[in-house]
Amino acid sequence: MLDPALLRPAGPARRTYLARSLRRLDAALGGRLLVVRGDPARVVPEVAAAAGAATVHVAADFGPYGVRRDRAVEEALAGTGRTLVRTGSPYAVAPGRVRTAAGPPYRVFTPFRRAWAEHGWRAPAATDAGTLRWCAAPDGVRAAAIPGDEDLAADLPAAGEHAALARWREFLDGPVHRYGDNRDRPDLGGTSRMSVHLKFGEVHPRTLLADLASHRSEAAETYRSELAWREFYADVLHADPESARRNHNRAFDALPVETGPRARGLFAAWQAGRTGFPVVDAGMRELRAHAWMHNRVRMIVASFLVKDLHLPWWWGARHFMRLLVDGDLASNQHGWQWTAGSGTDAAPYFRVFDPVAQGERFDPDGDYVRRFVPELRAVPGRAVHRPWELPGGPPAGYPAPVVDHGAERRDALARYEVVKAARA
DNA sequence: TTTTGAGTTGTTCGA
DNA sequence: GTCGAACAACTCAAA
Repeated sequence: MLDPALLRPAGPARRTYLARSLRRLDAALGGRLLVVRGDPARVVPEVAAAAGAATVHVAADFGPYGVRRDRAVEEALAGTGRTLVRTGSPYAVAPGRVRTAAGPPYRVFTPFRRAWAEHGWRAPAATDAGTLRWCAAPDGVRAAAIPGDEDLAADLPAAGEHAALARWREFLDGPVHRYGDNRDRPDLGGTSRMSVHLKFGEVHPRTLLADLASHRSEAAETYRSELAWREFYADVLHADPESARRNHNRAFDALPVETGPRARGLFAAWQAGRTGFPVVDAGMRELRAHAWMHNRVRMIVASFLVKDLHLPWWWGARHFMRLLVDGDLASNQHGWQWTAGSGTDAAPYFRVFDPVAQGERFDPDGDYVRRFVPELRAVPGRAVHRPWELPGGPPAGYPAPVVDHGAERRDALARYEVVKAARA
């Protein structure tokens, strides 16, 4: 079911990845995958009628649009005497299930994670596609072709369940054991890279959790926590669908942000990876080159946009959603809101990332910066994080810092005082 | 109802 | 160079 309302905002990277993933799925099913396109509330009942089905099973979608769409499909099916059955969800524990003792959803991560882990889940049962009964594509249904690749500058990860599980095995064989230490190192590749596979449902979190059950290490616990973050944010977005596009903590509506011509110029420099702060620029260029960015660097560039450039977080969030191959509404919007301070369980306002210190700490030899910023490739070691201090000045073609971090940090703290005052 | 302990991801400053 | 405290007060969750 290709839904134009979802495909349009997905951006070329996710559309292309989806097409590749569907081609792999179709091949794995021996060419039996039926793809249709159109408004789900119209097309799903058509297919169900043509197939003579009494029920339609879907994985529940808990996003703001998904909830509305599934309700519309449900009503349309009911109009023809058929039932929509929500079978499972893309989460270990469906949003809305984990509740505080008093009833409302959690707003702090740590107690959520505890309750989430205690809630439990069943490991996925082994399925064998060979035992399923397949029906031929019903007559009268117009099958859509799986779209082709779009013109894309970014280099995408291999798509499909097989690729996802192969990468997961690779992660379990090595990187998982050092995950706690290496997950913050963009120069090292110590992350699982499961986000895109989770995003497109090529692997289920319960599969990952079941495989991790035999790992009792601190590192595996940290990885489980990352999966819990994904579920926490889905839960928070489900409870406050509006938070996809506005401050979850409404007090932050009072935060003064810049939106004028100068702000738009700085935003363009940030998007292009030309801020003059090497680790920020490397991240923004990694995003263009691979439609993906290392998690630590996502935080660094987000902090820079919000606290050094004083731009609205949703400008950055929208840019991420347009380019990221793993762009997930809940994780993306709430990750940004965490940085901005307006989200659930957000960073304390005085926590301002220093882009130079972050670069030196998490890319200590400068390898990550040199990989993505060719202008700095001749600069050896960690000196790459301070190009303005190089003897002979910064390399040709690399911009001077667009702002003075010390001054902008003080400015950011002053702006947060306004939020505090508004709350009082 | 009241109380209590705790809270992803940082930086700076002084000992 | 390393370490701990301060940053600032607030809200959450559970006892």
